[in-house]
Amino acid sequence: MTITIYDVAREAKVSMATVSRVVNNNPNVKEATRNRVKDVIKRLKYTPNAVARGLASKKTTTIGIVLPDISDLASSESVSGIESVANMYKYNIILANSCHDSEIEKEIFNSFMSKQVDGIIYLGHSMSESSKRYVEGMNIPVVLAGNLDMDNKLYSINIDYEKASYDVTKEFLEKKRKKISLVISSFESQKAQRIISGYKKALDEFKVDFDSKLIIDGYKTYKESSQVLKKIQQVKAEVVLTMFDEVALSIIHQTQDLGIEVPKELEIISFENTKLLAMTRPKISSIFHPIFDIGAVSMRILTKVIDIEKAKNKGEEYNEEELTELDNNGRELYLPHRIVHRQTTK
Amino acid sequence: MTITIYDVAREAKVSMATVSRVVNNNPNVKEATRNRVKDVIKRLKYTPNAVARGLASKKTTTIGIVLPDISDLASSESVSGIESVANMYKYNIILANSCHDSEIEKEIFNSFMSKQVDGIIYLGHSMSESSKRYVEGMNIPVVLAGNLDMDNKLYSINIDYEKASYDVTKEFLEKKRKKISLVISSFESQKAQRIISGYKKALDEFKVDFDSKLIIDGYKTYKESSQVLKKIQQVKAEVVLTMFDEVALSIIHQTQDLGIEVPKELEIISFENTKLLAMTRPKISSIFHPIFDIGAVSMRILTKVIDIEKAKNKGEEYNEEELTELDNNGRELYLPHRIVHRQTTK
DNA sequence: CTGAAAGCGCTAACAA
DNA sequence: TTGTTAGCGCTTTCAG
Repeated sequence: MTITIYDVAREAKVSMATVSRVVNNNPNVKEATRNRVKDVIKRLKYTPNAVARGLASKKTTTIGIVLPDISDLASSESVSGIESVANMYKYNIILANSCHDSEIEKEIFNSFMSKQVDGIIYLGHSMSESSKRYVEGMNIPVVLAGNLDMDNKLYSINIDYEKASYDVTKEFLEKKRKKISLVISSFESQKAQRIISGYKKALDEFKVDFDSKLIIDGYKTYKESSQVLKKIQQVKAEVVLTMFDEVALSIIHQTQDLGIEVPKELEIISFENTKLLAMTRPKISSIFHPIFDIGAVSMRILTKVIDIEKAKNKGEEYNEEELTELDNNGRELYLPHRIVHRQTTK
Repeated sequence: MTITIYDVAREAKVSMATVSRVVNNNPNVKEATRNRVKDVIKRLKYTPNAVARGLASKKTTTIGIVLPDISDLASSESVSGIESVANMYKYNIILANSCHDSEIEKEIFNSFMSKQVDGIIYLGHSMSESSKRYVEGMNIPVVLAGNLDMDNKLYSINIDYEKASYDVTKEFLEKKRKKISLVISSFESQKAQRIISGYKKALDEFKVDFDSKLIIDGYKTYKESSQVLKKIQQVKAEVVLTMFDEVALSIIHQTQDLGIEVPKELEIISFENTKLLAMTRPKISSIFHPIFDIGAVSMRILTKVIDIEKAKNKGEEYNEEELTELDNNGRELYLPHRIVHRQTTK
């Protein structure tokens, strides 16, 4: 019924070991033999069974992606980046939504382990402590994409949120804006923390007192944000820096409803940079950074980590140099960002 | 190092067969034994190896999703739906972007076959002829989500595009609009064909001549659409029906730039119904239909088809009745739609 | 350069 | 109700 390596071996009059070598591009096969085998493979339309291969070799060429919600625009752009390099390296991707639930997250990790994925990319918010311990116990390479590990034990790919936040805050301070509001989603998330930290740094530098009322927490989606502008007005902000594009968009719509002029009366700039930004009127200014690339680079790094771990386990020598592009104990990689003024900033 | 079924068997003083039975909830195990085994499993933190299981049982509890582009809003919403029911049924999801390329598509199918997925969900445009033959040769259950099979051999989940198009066209004709334009993406795609067909049907009914100039082809994304309004103006359309939300949004922005009043001078209604529609000003009218559910239902149907095929292969009797919700030779399922007027139609 | 053979961890008859 | 055993299809030493 199904063609196996054994059928190919028989037809090509070689052992299955040789067929295996041909399939895996092992150089120790005579050219003539190789061609003979290849012909048979083509004739029989043989496709190696990846499951059997995974069982025998303990490598599945599959990586797992955990993320809160695939239908989130930023997430799916990152996944697209992951997919594109996964494809180059012949890896498959298995995807699971954690729905922001750390119990589900744990189940996902379990399922990934049972499926014997070669590595995991964790997208989205910061991982819960329990999930982290769980993952560390699994001995599977993990890369965080677009989120940080406080303890700096896991690899992570991001932009330098602190620097970005510092840069943008500084720029507004230089333009004599004093009331700069930050609309973020989760106070405890590492990402938000770094953004606040960069913001404070700039404030310090300009000897402006930090006012915690300017930090508006708890807004992430368009829907949730229908009342943010009120809060912004309450604190009399001149500039608002949003962590998420949908929030920025919502604020803009609210200004339109209330007849507030943007950017004249209120300037808005977003941190997230999804393709949504290009689809609004006015066009929203942003901290430009490549969400797609964060995914792509994460996947590239992951393949390296997988290779290194494999070498380690075999006791082979391996090239730590491979990962020299990573900073901060060799765990973090920052992609470049820049401030892009569109129509919501002066 | 890794805990196997054998370790559990030894510790629990049973055979691995019994452990296997416990793990698979086979009822033929004495309660006492079952508990003993379960205790050992917990104590040893045993997790079954899904790869080995897949090899032995030829069931991987993994399904593959092929789609043109995961970062497309509609796609990711459908994937979200698939994921949510896949999760309920304990299936994992492998994802791959076809990038609209039928060569890549073929590679993906190959890779899915090699990974021994239990089924495939095909998202997006209609499958190329060659891909279809390929898939049919693979003997893996396939469900189309949000796209159609001309030959009606593959299962597919959609809304009734023809009816929806008919409904909306009719409604405008009743309101005495004559010039109704259709902005679609691909002339040959089944979906576009059905939309056109419903449109024509309504026209016929109202004895309005079909004018092919009113069908504007080749627009799908926001970016691509920056010149559509010109075309719409050239044909002097009063109403424009778009296949994709991004196009509708682009048209609206263009009307704003040109000072054309919507819906007074031009009415716009979109077919796609992504969450983008809720994030615009004015809010775009649409053929409301549940993209998420199309994914969810596809997955549900797929599990049934998988079960039926399995039963067939075993020569067991099976319940075709399971699929009675499907129409049209038992292959198609239509989800309900309705017309929702927001702010871009009168 | 090639082959033989021992698994990888599990399921599924078949026996008992 | 439980155990024995033969694979699933492939990789990977180890010999030769």
